[in-house]
Amino acid sequence: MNELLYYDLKNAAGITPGLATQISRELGRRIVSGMFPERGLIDDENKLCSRFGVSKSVVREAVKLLVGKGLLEVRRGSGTRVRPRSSWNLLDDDVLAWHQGIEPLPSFLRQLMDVRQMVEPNAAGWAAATATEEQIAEIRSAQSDMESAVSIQDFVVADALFHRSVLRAANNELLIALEGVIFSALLSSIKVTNRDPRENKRSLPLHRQVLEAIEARDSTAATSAMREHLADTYERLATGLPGFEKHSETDEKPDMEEHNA
Amino acid sequence: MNELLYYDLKNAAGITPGLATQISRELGRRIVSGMFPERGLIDDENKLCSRFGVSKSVVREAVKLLVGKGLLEVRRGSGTRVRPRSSWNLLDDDVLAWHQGIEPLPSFLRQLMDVRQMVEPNAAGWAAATATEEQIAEIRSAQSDMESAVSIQDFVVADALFHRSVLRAANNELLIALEGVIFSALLSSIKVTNRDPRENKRSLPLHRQVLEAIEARDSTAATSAMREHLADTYERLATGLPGFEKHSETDEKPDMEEHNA
DNA sequence: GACAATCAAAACATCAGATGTTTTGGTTTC
DNA sequence: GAAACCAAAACATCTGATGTTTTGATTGTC
Repeated sequence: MNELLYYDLKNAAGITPGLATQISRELGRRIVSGMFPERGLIDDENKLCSRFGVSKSVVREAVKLLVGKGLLEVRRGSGTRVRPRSSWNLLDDDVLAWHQGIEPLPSFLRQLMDVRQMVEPNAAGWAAATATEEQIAEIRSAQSDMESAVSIQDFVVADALFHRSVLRAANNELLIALEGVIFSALLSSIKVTNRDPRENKRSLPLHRQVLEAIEARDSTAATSAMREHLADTYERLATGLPGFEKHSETDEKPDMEEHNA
Repeated sequence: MNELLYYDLKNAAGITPGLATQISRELGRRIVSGMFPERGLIDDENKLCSRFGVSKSVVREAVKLLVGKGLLEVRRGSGTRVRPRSSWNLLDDDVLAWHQGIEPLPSFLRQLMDVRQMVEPNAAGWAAATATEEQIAEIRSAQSDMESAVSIQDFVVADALFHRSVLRAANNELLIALEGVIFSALLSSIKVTNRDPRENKRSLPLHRQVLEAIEARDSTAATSAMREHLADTYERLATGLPGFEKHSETDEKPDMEEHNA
């Protein structure tokens, strides 16, 4: 149940959500888990009211939240139906969080990793070029937390904060919206590869390299250090998770160069 | 008023939105345009009701839509306030659309272009590797529409559909959520550079190269063709729009290599 | 029997008003 | 001056009524 951890990473504030939010989460989890057939109708408002024991306004609000995330489509007179997965707003924080509730799908995790490999080396390069001293200090602090972490959970959290602080240091407002992809990929990955705490420590030198390159304001080095780190993660996933690798293309181990160079 | 064009590109269906959606758009436009001070309170529910002449349920729904996009924060007892721009969900389609209503900010357009340069070369490479024949046909069709377009608007629409079809052909569910960035950048760019129809035609050979590389299943060529195309666009924006270029770094023309190679 | 017009039921949209809960800030009290 | 208290403001939830749209069955005609 890493969903809670995901919310922790995003919110910071431990506020109690209203009824509508609670119910939209419950419904959202079920939809993401594939409990409803694509394009199938869900219960009508009255049924949902009695099922969850809340009033119509609350149900309507919950449904509207899911409409906003592309999971539902509501047509007056006809009913409310589940939209096909291709219409989901997969970058939405809640949608990503709800994916944490189910067994990680190898193909989805690969797509997450592909996006990370696309985004993070660039972000590291831009961070080296534009980060403020304050932002670099934040990266340094996260890196230090990784070094001193003892439990796996502490390590993952520090890892996530490291990558988030690099992303933020790139000083591109749009990039920040992609931090959920990183969290989601990290939390899913941990289930696959990092059951052994000693395995974690293997990535420490690579993180250190990224930090040092950014401190040295060396864009090129930061980019390739981050790329190397992610390639390592990618490789560990490929060996630990059947079905992770690309289905098409050559049979040999995929060469990262073809993605970015 | 490219906002409508943006919605055209996204929706396809010309459905009439409900009252709540209409009001959330009205409020959203005002917030994005900077009409409200950051962290300032907006009118309470009753005031909004009388101002827009709708019932409380509608206003509440509209506000909740904006909360979902990160533009508003509502605290019971206290009121509803505008969140700082750094909390906005800038990848949201509506938020991007509302940016079309205002004069394009050079720095924001540059961030959009940076993301395009990060995303699209990779997408083109993946498309060359994994696209189905059907997907390639879609790209070809969009390219052909660009060749035959006469009005500027037709050209921009075909251009947008070209890039969208490449993005989709990459067969990564998460990438699709980024098509709004491309649309937004394209529609803003056109205001800056492409007032002269003959200027448009300049990008045709570059699009053709991308298409040909994908048809030839040549990932590397597709990646660099797309990168070259975007570098050309970037350059035209830099000469046509004061304040577009990065503030930091060296004074010479930015070298794409540092971003992706 | 096929087709078209009609109608009724289902389901969402909107409105109106009542009541509960939380926050905020002023007031009182010691 | 600080802590306790209280009341107003503002959002949260519930309830029930009425309007609109969609869907599908009924019905009537040819």
